[in-house]
Amino acid sequence: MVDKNTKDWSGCPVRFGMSQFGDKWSFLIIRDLMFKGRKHYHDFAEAGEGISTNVLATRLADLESNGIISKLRDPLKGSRFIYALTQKGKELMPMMLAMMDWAEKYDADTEVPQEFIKKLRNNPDKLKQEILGNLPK
Amino acid sequence: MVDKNTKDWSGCPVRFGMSQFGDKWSFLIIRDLMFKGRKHYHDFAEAGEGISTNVLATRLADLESNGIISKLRDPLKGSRFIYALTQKGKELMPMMLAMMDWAEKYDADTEVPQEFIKKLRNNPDKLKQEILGNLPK
DNA sequence: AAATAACACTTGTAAATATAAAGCGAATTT
DNA sequence: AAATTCGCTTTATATTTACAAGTGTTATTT
Repeated sequence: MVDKNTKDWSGCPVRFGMSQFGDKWSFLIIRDLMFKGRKHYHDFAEAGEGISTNVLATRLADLESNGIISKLRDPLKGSRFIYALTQKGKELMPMMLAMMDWAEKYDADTEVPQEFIKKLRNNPDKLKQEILGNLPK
Repeated sequence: MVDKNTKDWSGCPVRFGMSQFGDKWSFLIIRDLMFKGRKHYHDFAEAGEGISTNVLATRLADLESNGIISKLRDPLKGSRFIYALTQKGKELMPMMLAMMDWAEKYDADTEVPQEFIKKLRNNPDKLKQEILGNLPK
């Protein structure tokens, strides 16, 4: 017997996560929406990591069909759309913050502002609320 | 200005995470090591998700070279190896637990034992220590 | 000691996915 | 009305992954 707490899950939560957002580009899009204030197609396309446009289009469509992001016409400019995290998407924040905490510890080059890290380690819930407050809607 | 807490990171922690374990198979291997008591090559190969052997070999090598897992001869059977999480790997647990918490909420089919979920939401640190205590070494 | 089996890969080939660049239609700007 | 912006979509090529079979090393059996 391995671990009485976990046993052998058939409907595995990690596998579910992977099926919903389990690739590099999805993570980076979620990061852009959650922490960088990006919301337009070209924001993601030109974010520096160099996603190709067809991959971006399919990732946005997948995230939308999984209910993690929403897509609405931009009222300020009808030729473009505004992408935003849904409630389901916003609730990925604890996972993202945990990843960032880990990365800051193990990557000497990770440039997370010290103030951010301090908040993250002292009072993560407060930080989470602050970031949520800055998100659209 | 978008968010004074995040600004524009060049050494992005999410990107770092993706470079270290940022694909579906790496997540599933980490899950197997962290929660399922798996430690041998064939455990991963036959875990049910159907990873092909060459991909498994390269993922194990990558995770090892990134310092997330270790690889040692099995003293009980010299023809095989024991894979285990390093300290760096074990510290991915908060991220994994956060993902599982989210998945349990949004996937009706996710079969995480209720006892596990209750512990996770009431006292995650205690749960974490329990799981750590069950891990090798 | 030799043959067999178990184990962890490695290789070859086909299929799927990613990248890069160009093209397209609708909406806006000029 | 013409030109431009925007969000894709398509196409061609490159890379990655999947699947099947094979290889080398280490146990185990005979």
